[in-house]
Amino acid sequence: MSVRVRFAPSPTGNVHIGNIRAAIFNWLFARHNRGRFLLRVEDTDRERSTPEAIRTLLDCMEWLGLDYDEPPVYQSANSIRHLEVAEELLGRGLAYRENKGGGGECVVFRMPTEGRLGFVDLVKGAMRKRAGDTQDFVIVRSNGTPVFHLANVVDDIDMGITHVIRGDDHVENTFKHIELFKALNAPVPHFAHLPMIVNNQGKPYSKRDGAAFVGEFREQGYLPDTIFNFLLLLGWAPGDDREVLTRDEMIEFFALERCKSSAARFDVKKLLWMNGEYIRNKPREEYAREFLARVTAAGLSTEGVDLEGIMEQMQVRTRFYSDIPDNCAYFFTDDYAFDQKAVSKRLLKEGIPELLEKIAGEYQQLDPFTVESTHALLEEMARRQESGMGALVHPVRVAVSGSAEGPGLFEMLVLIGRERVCARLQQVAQRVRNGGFETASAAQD
RNA sequence: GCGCCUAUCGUCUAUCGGUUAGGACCCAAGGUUUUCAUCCUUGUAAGCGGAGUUCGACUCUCCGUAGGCGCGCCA
Repeated sequence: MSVRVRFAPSPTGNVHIGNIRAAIFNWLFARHNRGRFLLRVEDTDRERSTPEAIRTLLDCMEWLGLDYDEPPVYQSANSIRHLEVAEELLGRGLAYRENKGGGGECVVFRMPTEGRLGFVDLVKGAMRKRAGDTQDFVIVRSNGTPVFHLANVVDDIDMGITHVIRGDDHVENTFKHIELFKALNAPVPHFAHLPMIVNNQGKPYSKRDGAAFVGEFREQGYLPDTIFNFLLLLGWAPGDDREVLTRDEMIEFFALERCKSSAARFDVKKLLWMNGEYIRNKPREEYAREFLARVTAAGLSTEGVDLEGIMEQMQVRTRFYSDIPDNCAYFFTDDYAFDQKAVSKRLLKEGIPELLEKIAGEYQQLDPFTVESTHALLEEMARRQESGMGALVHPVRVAVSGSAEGPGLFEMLVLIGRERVCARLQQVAQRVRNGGFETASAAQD
């Protein structure tokens, strides 16, 4: 029988990482087994299940590449069917009506009281429990609406689900659900329960611990590949030392048997590293697409610059695409920001204006203006004035880029271009002399 | 309280009775007297405690301990 799995979230407007991880594992399991991955929107809570919430859910799935093989099933559309099943159960004496506390009659499903309940969880192994430890439970509310357990099981039956892969918090429900499957003479699917994602204190990871929703990571600039890969590694490992995997590798090696059954901590440091890893390893064309989009969106003109050269320098230094405009605006505009700390440390010193002007003068004459020649010139200068290279390199860097960080200085100079470099050196020299940087910092304080 | 589950470096993990317990993140040092980043090299760091089974247990069993989950007319 071919594999059919489903992701069954209730749309609330946010998609929690623990939740989407269940989707990822389901998706991988389906793809690995050449089965079908289905989406069922459990939208029976009409208050929270707004069209926007559903849209958000669908967006997240698309962003992560979690494509489903059949049109989404909306649980709210099946209420009548759920109720019919409840009637059937009632008729066969497997459920009964009860009136607890005056709210009218609800329908309660009868759990066995004798013997043992149990199932083999594909990740946790044998699960056992005495019958009687699990109480009868409500399947239809006194207001006539079906309860989760009923709806969930009936829909799984109707959708032909063969494997239920979900969060650890559903383990106890499984004992109930299995009895429901049996009562309805339906084949009992296999179950697999995924460990929880926890925070530094070992508590369930929530909004309080930082970004907890897929949308938040997306906004912060994380790549879908990063999130997908990272979440997969929380509770699963291929068995060898690989960690950064392609989607195809994940599909090929995924196995529920390799899932851990203990909770995993969410380590943002590693996530950050992984994002940089993915960006660095992107083909240049793809990086270029993102780079260009961000730069132009920031209102920067790329006219007349060596884009390819700049990107070569920047790709290895990019942790988030969203950082790009701030990190390299100075390549595109003369109106770049100055890092106050760098300015104080490197420019607000005795003799700096003179030094910058001198270098500007020399660079103006230099022919050709290359990485080698600009480098050699400063080396020569350093030798003559018997100072270290640092005394020249740092002020120049801060003057032309406003920052203490960035590509190698001489690569940077060539990319900015001789004219701009010289003009900037002159301008900054003037501004330092006029106290322009000091007032700027004073104004900020 | 009752039930179920879990337990390897700080973190994510490998190991499926015999290993110098491996890798990755983080941190530290070096390559690197122009920064940042990358890259490379090296280093620090682990089997929760106690019994038992066994020639031999991280691995199997039991008892503790700690943590998680569940015990809704929520999903």
